[in-house]
Amino acid sequence: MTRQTRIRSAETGARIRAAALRLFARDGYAAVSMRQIAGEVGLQVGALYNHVADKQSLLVVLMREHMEALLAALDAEALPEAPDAALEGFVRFHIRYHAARPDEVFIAYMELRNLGPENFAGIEALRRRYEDRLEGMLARGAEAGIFSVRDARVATMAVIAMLTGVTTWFRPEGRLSLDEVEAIYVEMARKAVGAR
Amino acid sequence: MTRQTRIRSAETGARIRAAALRLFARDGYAAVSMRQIAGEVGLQVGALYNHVADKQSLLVVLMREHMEALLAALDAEALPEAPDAALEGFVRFHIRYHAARPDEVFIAYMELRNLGPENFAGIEALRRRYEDRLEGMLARGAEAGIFSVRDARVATMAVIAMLTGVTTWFRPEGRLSLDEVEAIYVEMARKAVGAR
DNA sequence: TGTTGTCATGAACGGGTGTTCAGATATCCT
DNA sequence: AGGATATCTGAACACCCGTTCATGACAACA
Repeated sequence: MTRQTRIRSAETGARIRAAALRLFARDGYAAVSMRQIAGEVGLQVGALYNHVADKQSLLVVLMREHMEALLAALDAEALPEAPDAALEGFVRFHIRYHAARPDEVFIAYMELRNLGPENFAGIEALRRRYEDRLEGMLARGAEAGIFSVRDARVATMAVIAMLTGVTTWFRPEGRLSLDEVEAIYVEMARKAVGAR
Repeated sequence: MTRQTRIRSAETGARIRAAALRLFARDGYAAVSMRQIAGEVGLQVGALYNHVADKQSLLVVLMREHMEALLAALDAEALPEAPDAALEGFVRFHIRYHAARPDEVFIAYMELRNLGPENFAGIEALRRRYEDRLEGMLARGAEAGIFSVRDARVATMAVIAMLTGVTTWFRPEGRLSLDEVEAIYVEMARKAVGAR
């Protein structure tokens, strides 16, 4: 196995994943065929299997990559310690990150049922780790008397659902800029958790 | 066409729709075959086409039935005029109605992309009518100085996304009763729109 | 009792599915 | 130049898809 072919192989694999991501997001995992993906990359079907174990693992890889990149990006934000400032940072980060990656978000939320039980559990665990970051902020804020939440877990799910919903209607060329949307949601999220 | 056969036919059609609803919700529209649906009802495939034009119209009928029932149920609530009381009523209604119909909700939100353009537009129009009910409450409340929302449309989308999210985690046998969940969300929604 | 109309069967249609694999091809190292 | 290795092609495998239709069963009315 030579270095050059390794590189070329890695690039082909990336192009396959990129094509699959776009097609899965547009038509849904079940509706996309391996032949379609191969055609998009300019290959015959059989060649896909030099880079991917099977169709399902292609989906799993896309989901896992997304969730791990999401967690890494959140950590890279280095949000402030103060709960209210951390909440604002989280809201802005979540909206910005998700709005910039509609395909990944769509797949990660909609195609979970096409995963086998073990793959499902793995992705769910990553999602739970992400949710726990917000839950920690809300719990600390509540303890410090800065927030007023009856149930930190429920508040977490409510805020994340609210924020993720932005991806269903936001369009960059729309009436509001992303900055404006962020600002509106920061205000709503802060008020929802009773930030003073 | 005799009365008896009419009745039997209507019942068979209803059983087909019920089976399709359950299977679509569990496995996704694209992953469910007409043969599976027929098997669930105890028929051969061909017999389905005595009751349904084709697979897509089966999906459309399920979605349209759901959205129209949702609108009718909201109207039947006869919510108060006062914006804050109306909002509380809306929140409780939305959570209760959606939590009771997880399959319909799942399909109506996830399978939109399997609709042709004209069917899609029809379902979207129904959804918009539902959203407009809430938007009207928020706009009136803001005008009256009871709510504080920067953008009634965005606030509507945020509140609905927050509420609908409940269906992704709520379980009747879980830690919280539906009543408790409703109460938590009423409080969060009211605070989010700045209800005084 | 015979006629009419509804509904189900079972088979067929043309085509698409994910996956495998022998053989051809291209690339790199010696 | 020659051998090794990674990658691609093209065909095949066994199976499933949505939809149609001739045939037949059965129930209701005249």
